[in-house]
Amino acid sequence: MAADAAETTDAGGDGGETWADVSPEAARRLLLAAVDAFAERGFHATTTRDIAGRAGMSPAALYIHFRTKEELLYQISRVGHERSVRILTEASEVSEDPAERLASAVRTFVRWHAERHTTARVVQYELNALSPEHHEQIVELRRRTGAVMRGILEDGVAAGRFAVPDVPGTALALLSLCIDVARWFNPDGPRSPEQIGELYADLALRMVGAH
Amino acid sequence: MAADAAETTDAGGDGGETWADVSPEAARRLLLAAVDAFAERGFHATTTRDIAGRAGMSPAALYIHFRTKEELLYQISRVGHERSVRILTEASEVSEDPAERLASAVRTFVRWHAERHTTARVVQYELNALSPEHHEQIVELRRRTGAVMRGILEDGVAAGRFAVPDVPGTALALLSLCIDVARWFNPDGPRSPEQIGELYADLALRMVGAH
DNA sequence: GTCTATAACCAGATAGAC
DNA sequence: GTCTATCTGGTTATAGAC
Repeated sequence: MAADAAETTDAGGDGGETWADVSPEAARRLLLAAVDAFAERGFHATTTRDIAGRAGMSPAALYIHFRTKEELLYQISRVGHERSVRILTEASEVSEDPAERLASAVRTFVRWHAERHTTARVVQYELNALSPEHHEQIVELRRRTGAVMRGILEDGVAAGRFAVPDVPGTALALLSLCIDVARWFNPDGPRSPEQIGELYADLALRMVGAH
Repeated sequence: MAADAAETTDAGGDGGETWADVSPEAARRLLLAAVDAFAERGFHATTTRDIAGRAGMSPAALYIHFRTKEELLYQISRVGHERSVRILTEASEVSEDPAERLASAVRTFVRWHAERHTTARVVQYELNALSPEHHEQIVELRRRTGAVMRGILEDGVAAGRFAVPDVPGTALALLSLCIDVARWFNPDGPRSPEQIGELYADLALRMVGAH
């Protein structure tokens, strides 16, 4: 799965590669600072002064690059969701074998939510703070995520390789399992993102009765 | 003051049975109003005026019953977590059979998170807004939840009925799956809490390789 | 116990100098 | 583009009448 789309390749960590092609540099620093602050305190508890301070700027400088605090959240949410859909899609295209596709999708999606848990936390848990218009756009991206997962399961069932009585429900559960990693993952904990990815890929195969 | 209430039995719905024995009545109305407001907007975006207004009181009346807005969140969180631990524990004691115990625990825990998704959302997703002292108390209650789930899996493995390579990791995944229901559950959606409970109980049995 | 009124403070956002 | 200074409005919490 070569990543050559519009959004740059990524390395590990939460260092900010996601925003590598945002310019000018000040806007990038602000986005990075906002991700950290939103993840730590939540959108509403974060002040624009805090974001600007983390980026080494005055409160007013933020408004040169973003119209409002919500605009900052929207950019984070949009880029994060686009990345998330792309990661899941590409990971599900590694093979023709349904079990390999599912394992790859879950492993990769979980790894992303663990490695990028800071970004993922904002992306997955601060949606409600978006304006109605922005919220609707993000929900549309999420529908695509659900469709990808259902597609994998449907193909596995059609090929006689999965035993899944309720495809939409199981797809929901699988995505739910992956996404929730962002909530509880702790980089100082006993498990690495890779280990969690492997564990969850195995659990996913069991859930669909792969054989 | 308020809410030293032991816990009551519950009925269905999110109507407020959880707070049935909180007195005086004004404190109960405030707790109920706060749950709705926190679930809808999040703790930080909720104003004390909003809470008091929903309870049909003036902003100042809130401070007769609760020292601060955070105190209100703490009571909700504490009672919710105590209830949550108790529900999981009792559900896991229905039988001696590991598979029945796991299915009962997951079914019941999921149903609670769906039926009481409003309360559960606050209980599970607004922890960060608690003061450090209160946060620590709640984390301790959460550790007990984890211990209950691990106990079920260990017993199943010891009895030779479950095939679980990583008990703590799988326990984490199972709880994660249940808890995340509170995030996405929609009472107007196609699935009832009972249906989701059944689906998830089945998925849980598959995850542990029950036989 | 609840109300009205208000204190004390802090947020998001803007103006204008450099 | 960034800064300092400030505006405007909303926030938690309190005082004192009833």
